[in-house]
Amino acid sequence: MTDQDRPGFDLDEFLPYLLNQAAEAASLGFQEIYRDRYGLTRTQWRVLANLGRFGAMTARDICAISHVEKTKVSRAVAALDRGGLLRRRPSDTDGRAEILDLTDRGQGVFAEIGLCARDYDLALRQRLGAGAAGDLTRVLRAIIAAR
Amino acid sequence: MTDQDRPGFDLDEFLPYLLNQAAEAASLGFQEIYRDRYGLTRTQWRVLANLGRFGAMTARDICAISHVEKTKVSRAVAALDRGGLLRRRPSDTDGRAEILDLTDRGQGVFAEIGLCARDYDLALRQRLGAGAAGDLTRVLRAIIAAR
DNA sequence: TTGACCTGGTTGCATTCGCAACTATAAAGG
DNA sequence: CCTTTATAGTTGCGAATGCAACCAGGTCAA
Repeated sequence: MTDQDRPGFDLDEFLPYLLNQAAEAASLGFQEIYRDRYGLTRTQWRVLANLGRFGAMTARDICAISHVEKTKVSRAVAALDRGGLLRRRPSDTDGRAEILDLTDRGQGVFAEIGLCARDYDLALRQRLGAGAAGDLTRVLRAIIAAR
Repeated sequence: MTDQDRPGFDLDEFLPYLLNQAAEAASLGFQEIYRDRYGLTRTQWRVLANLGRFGAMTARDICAISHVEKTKVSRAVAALDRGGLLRRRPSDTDGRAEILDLTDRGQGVFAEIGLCARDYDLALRQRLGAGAAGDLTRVLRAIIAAR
């Protein structure tokens, strides 16, 4: 492998590439918690986290908030339901929709993982420095909003 | 859905979550180029980009540089080979390893996608502002390095 | 009320992924 | 040499994904 310059664009400066690598790196350690300790997939954890954070809502709402495909959400909801972490209740204003909400057990799991998440996030922010972490948050939000 | 505060950690501030969403958002538009126009998967594009940027190397090197699982790289290499974008040549110093290098066609595809990538990246940086983009790059590198 | 269209959610199917097991070669130590 | 251990790369298999098709319930207008 030669590391001399080649013509063309520079991969190391390509933001989507850097973002993906950083996201992967940041998610890797944390994934072990929800996966190994609770048997959850990333999507399942996300659905759980959204319900835990924002309270009861429909699958459609979760899609809108988290920008996750509805079929992914659908299957994650089914899995969480099977696992007893979430309850589904028919909406009384829309016969198609279901109101999703965490069960007590779901709340418990969310609280436990949430504590780990807080620690994990804190450690990461400390490594980056408070200022950089704050700036990062702002820029990431801008990127997300621009989709 | 209620958006009142709930106890526990705040999902909106969780860096791995923000990073994943931002990475997804940033990759989405660009993905259409290598996927729809060239039939490449993300991993295939990454392998191609690394070979295009850094020149001939082994699959193992690509794994080390890009932090991608070796089985993913293996399959991407096989696909690129089938597509005639890449050549494999046995290493003369290690009977297990193969030296990978882009064919002329592979170079061409890399150059074409590279131009689009450059534009895409430039547009993204302009939206964020030059200063913010530079800081972002630095912080992302720090996160990636800390894995 | 009826018909045309829209929307929340699920399912089928082909593709991709992750992990473990495997093959073949290399390296190190006796 | 021969045995042991490590490494480059591939493959099998179950799980997760993406996309299109689908079902059932709304919406809106004539």
